[in-house]
Amino acid sequence: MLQISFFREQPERLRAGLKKRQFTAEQIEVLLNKVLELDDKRKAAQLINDEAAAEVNNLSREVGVLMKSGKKGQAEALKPQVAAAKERVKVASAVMAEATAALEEQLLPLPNLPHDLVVYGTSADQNEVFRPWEKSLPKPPVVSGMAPSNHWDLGEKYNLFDLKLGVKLTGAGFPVYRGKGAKLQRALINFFLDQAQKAGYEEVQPPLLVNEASARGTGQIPDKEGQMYHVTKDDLYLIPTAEVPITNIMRDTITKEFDLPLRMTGYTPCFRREAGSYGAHVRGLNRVHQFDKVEIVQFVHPDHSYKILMDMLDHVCLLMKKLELPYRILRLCSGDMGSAAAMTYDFEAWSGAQQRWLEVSSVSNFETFQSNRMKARYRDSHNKVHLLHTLNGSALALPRIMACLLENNNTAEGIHIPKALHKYLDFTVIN
RNA sequence: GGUGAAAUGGGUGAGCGGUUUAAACCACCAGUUUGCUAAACUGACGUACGGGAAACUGUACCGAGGGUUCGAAUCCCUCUUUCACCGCCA
Repeated sequence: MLQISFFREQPERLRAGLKKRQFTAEQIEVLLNKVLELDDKRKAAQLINDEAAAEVNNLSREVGVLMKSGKKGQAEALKPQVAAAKERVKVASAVMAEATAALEEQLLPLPNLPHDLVVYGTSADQNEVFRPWEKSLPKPPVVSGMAPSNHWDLGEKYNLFDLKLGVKLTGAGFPVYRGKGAKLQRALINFFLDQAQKAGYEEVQPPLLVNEASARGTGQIPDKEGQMYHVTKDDLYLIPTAEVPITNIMRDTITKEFDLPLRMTGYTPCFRREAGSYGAHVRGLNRVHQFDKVEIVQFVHPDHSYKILMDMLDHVCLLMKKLELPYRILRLCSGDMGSAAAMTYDFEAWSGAQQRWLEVSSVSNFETFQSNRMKARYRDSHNKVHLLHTLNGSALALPRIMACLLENNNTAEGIHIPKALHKYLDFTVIN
């Protein structure tokens, strides 16, 4: 959620940011006026409320003193005054609550303001290539006498995962990994967690279901509510990413500046309804309802968040290099970026058989958007409390990594496993 | 799931209708003293939203939400959570 202080103190920044988010100039002015008006209304009501409440307190104290000294008549005489003041409190506090609610209604749906470096855009086509892949890309594997092998063919051939079986057990988009496929998944998870630990992240195992407050804290509600599986009987949500429970660890807490940055990593399955997405690009493991991911999360001082964003990028680069996958990095344009983010870099790995880039990681700086919702704060050396910045990134999401590994390393003798994973497996080739 | 007890500031913990303006201790922070460390002493020490140039100050918050009362941390109701015991269970 955007801070109200932005509206008062940085209207130009707000205008520029919302413009990038496809707001018209008129919409922005209406919004700005509305927010300031509601904020003024709230403040005016609070002034009346506080004053009247102070009177109630003072008179009540007086009544107490009079009662004690036996002047019951005088005490009784004060009561109508108290009642009148209470009535004023009632009216003012109702106005206050109304204005506060209306203000939240205005602010809650607003997206974060994109960073200055984020270019304007309305679709994924306008994302910038931040770092291209400069070497040659793997061609579709041509194994003599065989058609080019997509990962879904390879998965079936080597019994690595079974989509049809998943349909029987659950439904479309719930793959069953088997044999070497299951082992490869486990190896990747361990590899990612070990790398994150080496980079200074504390490993956590969060719950896979979260309450509404947590979903709201990171911005899934109200923005992406339809994206989550909702367990209505207990009013809980299956997490779409470990970002949700891990980031909410810091909800309603005040950290010491000295302890920043906090780095946490966690492996979890992720559940996404992916409502309305069907078609050629979602075949195989390209898009599924349940997948595994290792997430990295940082809570940082606002002055360092963009430097740390680059550190997180470097971390993901290292993973891609160790997995020997061709990749490129995009900086998302304002239209493709999630509404909570101020800046997002996507990593795409090259799929040799599909001959296209697949998104395998998304690394974002949310600045104070999430921390403002969550009240995640730090105390500086002068004992002042400030919102901290939150960042997170996939490091990495497994299914598309698996797809690229299978497709790119497929040869006549089988699929070669990159060296980095050897110590996690009891095989080096899938054949 | 059943029964009982509890929930107070960063922590421990007193208060159970009106000088509580939430005691005290610990921790943290600043200062003094001191070869160093430690200790001792002094002071400051919650959050949110207002007012004020500032010093300062108002209101709200004692798990959450209602209620009683001139006045609620304190009494009543509902809910949540935690602990203990029982039941069930990987």
